[in-house]
Amino acid sequence: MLQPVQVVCDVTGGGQVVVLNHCSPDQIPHSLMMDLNTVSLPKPSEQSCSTEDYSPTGKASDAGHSEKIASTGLPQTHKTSAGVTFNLAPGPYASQLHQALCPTQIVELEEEGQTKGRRRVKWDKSKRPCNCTKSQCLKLYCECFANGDVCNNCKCLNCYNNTEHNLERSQAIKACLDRNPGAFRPKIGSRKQGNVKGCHTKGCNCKRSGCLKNYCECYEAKIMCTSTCKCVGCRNYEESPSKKSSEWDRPDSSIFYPTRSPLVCITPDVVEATCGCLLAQAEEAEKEGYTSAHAERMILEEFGQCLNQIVRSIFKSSSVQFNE
DNA sequence: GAGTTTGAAACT
DNA sequence: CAGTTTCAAACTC
Repeated sequence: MLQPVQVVCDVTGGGQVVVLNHCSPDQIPHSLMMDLNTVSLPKPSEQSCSTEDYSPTGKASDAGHSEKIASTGLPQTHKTSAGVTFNLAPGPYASQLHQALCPTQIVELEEEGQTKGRRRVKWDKSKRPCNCTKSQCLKLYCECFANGDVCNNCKCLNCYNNTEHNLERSQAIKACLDRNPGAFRPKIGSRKQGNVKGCHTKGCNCKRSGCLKNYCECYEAKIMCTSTCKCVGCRNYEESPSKKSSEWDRPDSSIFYPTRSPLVCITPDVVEATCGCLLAQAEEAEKEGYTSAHAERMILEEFGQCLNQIVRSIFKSSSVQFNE
């Protein structure tokens, strides 16, 4: 049973804080709740706002709203029960609450025993100064901006990603969210259930690096490419001769890492074809007036044959003998 | 440190 | 949505 939790969120991205005291689970997406419950958030100050202060629209009322909560006296960082310090989550609008919080990263950082704070766009990099010259640090090219941070001690030129340019910054954030509502979500998703370290939510599109250089977001995140990737000439997979198993530090060798080759075989076309076969069986069973039990058996047998062909295809592509 | 390469983001 | 341009980081020398 999920217990009410406290959610701390910087709704403006400028260090202004709102605290949702003891939100009920139905106020937060389920996936977020699960992670939040594993994170020990600090108690809000006495001045913190209650849930009534939360603006679901996150637009017209935000200016005054933020002003109202600007002086909550809460620290800019928090320390979890595991001793991990993380910044208050970024996020331009209260309506993007679930995007603003980054509990997944926090949990994963705890698991890895890191103390670097919340995610960077580049997964394994600690916070570092940007060097932007043309973007005014108001586009996702800028790592600080992409992480929801304001620039601090950076070497950027003509920077607008700071508290002195809150208006421009807010507009830029809104523009990014308009283009892509998930722009500030983590790129490396959690896949703990599958006992897998993680996967790139969009996949990479590398063409020349073989996904074996830090240009590749998967490689840089120390994860292997999957069928989600659209890379060309990928060598970032388990059996790749170019990739030694010791290349990445792997604290737990029991963790299962996906290989790319088998997954690549299960393309949308294959899935569609499989579904087509199953549907055909169902239609035939219906046409013949078979019982539902008989129909189920037909469909399962068909599925078995499809699976057989897929497995054959996988073994064939990896030049491994397949014994029936 | 300058120049080149790379791929994501932004634009058309 | 595909092709092109822009951009900043990664990389090479």
